[in-house]
Amino acid sequence: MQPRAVRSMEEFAALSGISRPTVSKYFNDPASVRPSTRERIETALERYDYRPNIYAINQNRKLTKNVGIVVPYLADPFFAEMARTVERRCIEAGYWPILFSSHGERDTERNILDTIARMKPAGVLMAPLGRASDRTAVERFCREVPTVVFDSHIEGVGEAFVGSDNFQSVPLMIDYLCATGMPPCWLEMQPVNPNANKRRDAYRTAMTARGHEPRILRVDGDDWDFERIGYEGGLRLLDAGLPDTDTVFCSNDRLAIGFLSACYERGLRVGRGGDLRVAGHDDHPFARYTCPPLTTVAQDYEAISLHAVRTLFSVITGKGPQVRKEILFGGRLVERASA
Amino acid sequence: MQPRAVRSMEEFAALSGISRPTVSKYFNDPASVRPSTRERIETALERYDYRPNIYAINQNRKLTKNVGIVVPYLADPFFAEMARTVERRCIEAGYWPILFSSHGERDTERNILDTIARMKPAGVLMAPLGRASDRTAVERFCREVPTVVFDSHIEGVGEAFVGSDNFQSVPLMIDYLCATGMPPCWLEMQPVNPNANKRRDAYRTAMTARGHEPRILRVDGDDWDFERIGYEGGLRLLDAGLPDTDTVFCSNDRLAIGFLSACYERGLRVGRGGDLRVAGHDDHPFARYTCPPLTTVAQDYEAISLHAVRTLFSVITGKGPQVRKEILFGGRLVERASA
DNA sequence: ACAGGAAATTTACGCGCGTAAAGATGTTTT
DNA sequence: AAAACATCTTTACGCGCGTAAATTTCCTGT
Repeated sequence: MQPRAVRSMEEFAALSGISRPTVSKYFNDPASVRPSTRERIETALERYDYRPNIYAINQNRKLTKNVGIVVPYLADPFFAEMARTVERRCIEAGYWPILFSSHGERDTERNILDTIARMKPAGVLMAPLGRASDRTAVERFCREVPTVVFDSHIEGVGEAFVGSDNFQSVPLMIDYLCATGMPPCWLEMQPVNPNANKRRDAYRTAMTARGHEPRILRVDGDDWDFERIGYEGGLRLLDAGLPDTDTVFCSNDRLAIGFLSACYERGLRVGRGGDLRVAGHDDHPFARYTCPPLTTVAQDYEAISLHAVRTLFSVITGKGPQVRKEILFGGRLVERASA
Repeated sequence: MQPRAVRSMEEFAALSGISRPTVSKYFNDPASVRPSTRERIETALERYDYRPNIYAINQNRKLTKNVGIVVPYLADPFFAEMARTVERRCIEAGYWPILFSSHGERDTERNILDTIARMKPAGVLMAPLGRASDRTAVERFCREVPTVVFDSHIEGVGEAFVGSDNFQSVPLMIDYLCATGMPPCWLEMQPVNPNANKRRDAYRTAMTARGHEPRILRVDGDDWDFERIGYEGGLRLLDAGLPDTDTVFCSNDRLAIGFLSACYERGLRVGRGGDLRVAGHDDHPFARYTCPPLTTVAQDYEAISLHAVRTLFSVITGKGPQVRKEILFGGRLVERASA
């Protein structure tokens, strides 16, 4: 026989023999009431299973405990992993994460920001679409809501940016590839975000600095179906013939996965000692299971998510950076069979 | 010069020259007010950019326009795709979808249901963890909130179940494999949900009915890192030697992707005319980019998501099924190079 | 032009909780 | 023991909106 549901704090306070304001105080911070009082409340809590109404709570706060999490494309396991990690950290910190995916669409991202703004969130962790983002809308949003931007940089926007140092990771791979074989050409798609541009620039600079001719191959496609872009573009490239190198450095792992598929279809053996070598960037969750397993530069997921969350919380609690900060993490070479 | 922010419906009503109850009526259904009134409100809306406070709105509804979406593991692109499709349909229907991932964890799923219940949602679309689900908690939840269960069945729970017909899809693949080569053995992991069990049973039944000896191979692993399970288990199996067949039917595509990686590592050529054939199940978004591309049975994502959403809305609006319904969709054979 | 119904306005209450102020208890200090 | 402080109770208001009831204004058809 379950005790009947308790519908309000008033009712619950009466049942537990404590005044409502004190109960309210307890729910905002259990440690703020006397231990004996706390115990009485928690005993009653077990008996009656009452929870404060979230809408009533948030209506009377200028700021809620909500934290918005926005990623550009959730069907990309990289962002799914990111979201998962970040979500957990928020919950541990006593916040209420709410996850959104822009699905690669400008309008969707804009609507999400609109929606989040209405929720009076304590803060937001946002990985923007990049090129497709409505810069004005994002800027306006970031002026209203404390936002930490990650993965894809938008100049001057948000309280801080946390991401990868492409100018470290790309040369890292180039050095490896040059040391173990021919200098790589660069395979990219139409850049969806600044990372793509930075990586290409890093490639060009590093190659030039090492006395090699940079060779940049561009394949078509401007949506988030990277594998397909790499596959279809890869077929065309292979049929037209690569420039004079047997090594292809793809601007990201998903593109590389598609390209590997194209290589397979054309009967090319990929890997050291094979017909050509292929490398990627990011250490995508599935990169270790491609055939051959993909040599790549691992982004430091853990560090990025940890610092993004920490920075946001320090901003929220007021201890945060008054001046905008940019935190970059280096990559780690992951040597597998593909290059 | 932006006009100052409007903070309440009271204020907005005054600015637009309409009474507050009428404005309230408008926001609940713009078509419920006279066209001339509607126009005046919308003109004012453009000038002042007012939006009703979501917390105040929901506090005064017994039921909100929120729709909870729960998936067991968002880092699986299958569920990410599912979530995306379902999300869009909810928005189009004027609802407010809120996405949750159980991350493969029993406690997380339970907490999510708890959270959702507090939000007074109009309904919920839920793909349960399966074996790891707290059946009692899910049952209790479904008694309180109209829920359509999809992908993974829980007997008797929810207003309806929408999923795949494993007893159609598995024999479909078996017939194809038998017609083009040797009868397949069955590669499975420890079942995380009923689908896995049904597929194995379907395999056994169909093989027996066709006069073939069913051969079931089980690999270790009880988390959601299916690729790793398929890879590591696959290595062990290959080293121990497969039973007398060259054809492996994997219980899902992610497992198959891992197994393909194991085959590659052992130097086995996969595909028709190769050392062995590998088939999967689901038509995972990345299945077409494996090497070789994976022959599989496609789940009808579109049909499942469409029917799940439709069923939920018909239940919400009261036109729905009073008796619990189970809707199953057949699979479609996707013939690629791996088998 | 007038009746009759549709739609808008006015007025009022309630939702469940945050929060402030004043006073009453309880606990610790010297 | 009394003083000094921490904590609780009582009382009361406000948040922004849904919604009901009674009244007034508007639109339509004759």
